[in-house]
Amino acid sequence: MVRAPCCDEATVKKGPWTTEEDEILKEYIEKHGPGNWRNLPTKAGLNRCGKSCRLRWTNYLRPDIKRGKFTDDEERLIIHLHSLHGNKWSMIATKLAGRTDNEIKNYWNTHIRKKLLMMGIDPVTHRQRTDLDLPNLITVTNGLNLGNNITNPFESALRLQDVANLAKMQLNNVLLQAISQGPLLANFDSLSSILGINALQTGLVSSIFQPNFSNSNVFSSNTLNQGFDVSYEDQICNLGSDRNIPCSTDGSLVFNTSEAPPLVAASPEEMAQPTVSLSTYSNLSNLSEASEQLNLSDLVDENFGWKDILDQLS
DNA sequence: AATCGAGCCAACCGCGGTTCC
DNA sequence: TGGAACCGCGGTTGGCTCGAT
Repeated sequence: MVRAPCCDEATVKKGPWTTEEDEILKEYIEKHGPGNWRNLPTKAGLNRCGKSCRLRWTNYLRPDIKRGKFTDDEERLIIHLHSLHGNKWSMIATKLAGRTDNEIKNYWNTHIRKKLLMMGIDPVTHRQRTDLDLPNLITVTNGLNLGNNITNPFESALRLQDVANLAKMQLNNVLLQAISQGPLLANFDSLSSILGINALQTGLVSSIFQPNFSNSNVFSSNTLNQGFDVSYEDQICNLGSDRNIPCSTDGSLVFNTSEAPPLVAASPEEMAQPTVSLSTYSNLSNLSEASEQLNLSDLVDENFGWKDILDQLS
């Protein structure tokens, strides 16, 4: 069955609404209510499609619509709700008073999505990505190092230390992936002692190599966040990722080794982005080179120990 | 001053679900 | 009960703005 067009496309007006049209529509709805949207244009004296009238009213003219920039709280809420409901914009909009689904959708696509990508978080799965965009990170880092004027607001928002920390986390992922794929099992003890400076890494390595590792090994956020200024807590709790990992009332994050932060590939949608796959960095000389390019030794604190790890693995 | 490109967002399109007759 | 009409949603488009060159 072919659906009949909702209005005569040849004669009906399209495009931006004029203030006169807005006034007519507003006045009519305030007086009579929307009723049947299809009949509304005729009754109101508008040469518009009913669908267009409905959209104009719900997205712009409705009196309860809030205007202006999204607040940080609203942004956090959107991220949280998106992690729960996905692209169900109308559902998300019901939780944000005065915001329309269209407005939220636009804000997500133009702001939040990019922000998450720059943080190495997949905006579809809300998880840390493993297919790293190190070249982009290098660009950002170098730009900041050179004191260039960064015009991208998100780049400028990323302080130098943040970039270093993001790099650290991403290198962590690369290392752990390399470890899990390589013939390094025999060296696990020495690796573990090296990685021991970082409970997160130890926990992950333990999970990788010891499937039966006790679930009762619980790390507190204080331990977990050693070496990270940008904490997983921030990523998981504050950014609203929903992984069923409990955040205790005092704000500390608790998860056990069987629930170590999952390392996930980018979702298919994000794979379309020009990123570099993990395999690019699977051999250690490339990884070392990437690390050198990032000038991490100048950026990160000495306790991180990534250089030791690389030396040991080489 | 002109041109170009990126970012943004209002508006449109097409589809699926629901309601009505 | 089934088909037509209607509504609402999510994805996409197109035009405007603004900064860079």
